[in-house]
Amino acid sequence: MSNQKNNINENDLIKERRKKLSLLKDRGNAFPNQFRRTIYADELHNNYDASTKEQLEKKQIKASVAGRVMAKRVMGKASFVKLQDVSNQIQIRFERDRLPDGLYQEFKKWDVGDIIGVSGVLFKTNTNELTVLADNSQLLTKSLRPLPEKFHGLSDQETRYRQRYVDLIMNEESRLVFESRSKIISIIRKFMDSRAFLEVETPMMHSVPGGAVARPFETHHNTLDMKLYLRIAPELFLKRLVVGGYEKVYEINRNFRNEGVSTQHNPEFTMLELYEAYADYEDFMKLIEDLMSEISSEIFNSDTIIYQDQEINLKGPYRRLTMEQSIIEHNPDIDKKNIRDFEYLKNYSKKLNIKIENSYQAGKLQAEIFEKTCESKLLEPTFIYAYPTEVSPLSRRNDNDSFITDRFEFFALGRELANGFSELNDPEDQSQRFLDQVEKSNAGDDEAMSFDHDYIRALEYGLPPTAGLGIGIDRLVMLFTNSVSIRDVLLFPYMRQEKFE
RNA sequence: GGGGCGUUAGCUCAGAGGUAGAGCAUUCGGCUUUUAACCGACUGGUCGUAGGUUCGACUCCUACACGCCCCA
Repeated sequence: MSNQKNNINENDLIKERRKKLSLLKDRGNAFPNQFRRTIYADELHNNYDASTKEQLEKKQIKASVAGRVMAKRVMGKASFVKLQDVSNQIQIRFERDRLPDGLYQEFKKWDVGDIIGVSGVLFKTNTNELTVLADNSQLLTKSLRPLPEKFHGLSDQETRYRQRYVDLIMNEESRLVFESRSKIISIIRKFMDSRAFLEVETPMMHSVPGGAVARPFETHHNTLDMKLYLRIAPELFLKRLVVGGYEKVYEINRNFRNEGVSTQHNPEFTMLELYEAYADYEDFMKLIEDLMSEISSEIFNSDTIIYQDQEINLKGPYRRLTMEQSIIEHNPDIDKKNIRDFEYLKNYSKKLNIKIENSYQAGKLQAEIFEKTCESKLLEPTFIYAYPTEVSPLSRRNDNDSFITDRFEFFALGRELANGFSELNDPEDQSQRFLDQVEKSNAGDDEAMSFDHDYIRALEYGLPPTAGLGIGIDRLVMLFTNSVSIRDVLLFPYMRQEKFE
């Protein structure tokens, strides 16, 4: 957006409205808070849309409604107004001779965008639209800034993100997305609670960042004079709780990762993380299948959803492939026998223009090749499992093959939506993995994990065999709301600071 | 980080090396069943910012800011 548009200097439209507000203030309280509604627009439509003009005429049903003026059509001594409340819009009719003396003249000065309260009687217009015929009305909040144009509304992306309040006033689709988001989260809570998971909250500020491979945001505690990190994941704390005996826990909360911003990434994003003792990663693949169909049937009453013209069937079981199988499937020219050979993978990666760091070993190269050649092709819901140990520092090693772990990621639409694994509960193995991470860190990998001594101590008390899972809520909501950008499912997505002059 | 596109009135958008356009909104007038109400009159701009080229730049060039999309 231009600086000109950003400029909050007042234009004539605002000056005009400020003048009106000033007159209101001269006459008393310009922001009264005594008006009480009796009914919402939505209820009026549900209850009376089906009534005939004559029925309403006979019944003389009274209604008091409140909301924002979205349209104003003055026709001399009578007018129509579209009032919008949280539930819907309802039409109001003002007639000069029906209103208290002088009120109609007053009403004519009210603007689109103002918030008003209206009391009146229901009737149907000649075109059969349910309308409140006003007996009285009051301006409750004067709006100083003009709303976007009534027909095209607000379409500028930047303004929609920066001034979400205007977007929410103008765009019903936008309101519906955030209502769906709220509903999805509440379905998830219900789902978890019904399975006897305990919802917990763990620290957002960590002195040792951990639980994921990512760069953290740093902050500083003044009185303690110490460095703190915004959490990149709650994982290590949640597993401490499993050590403590809470065998099923979950948390829905924000994570912060100091990475790029894109249609798929926001610096802060919402994750569901859950842990269950005496379960393994296969149990959680099943849990995802159950959760996905639960959400889609609650919201769409169906197992299939449409995302950007693409039909997606969420009915499980989903396809399962090991990472190596997936690489082979999407790289027909790769030599299967050498799929764990470092030199071979290194050469193969070079052909794919993968940037190879010194710290990379065969497992990391596999993960890079997978990401580059497979991920975007996983459109149907798919589980990729058997992740290399090298890239899974918190996962339990596979019993028969120590190169890989009992870990999976869940993909749909070519995007990672969830990550789950059987947890590593051998404190000595975990300690060694932390040391490997520290080595990577020393070799220059700024995403590598730190050594978390207290976490090792917790494991030494004994973590029961446990499965863990993280689901990215924003991406999940994108899937169910047909949103292309993560910004469309975040009320206030990250934006560079706006300049005010 | 790299590339492409964009930024003109409050909003939605045209336009173009020779003094800036429309619709809606605003303001004023008319109109008692409208639906993007309608009819008439008026008003509104440092064309994102800063430099440069030019007799002349909103238009061409460069840099920067912000945004969108793609790639890493």
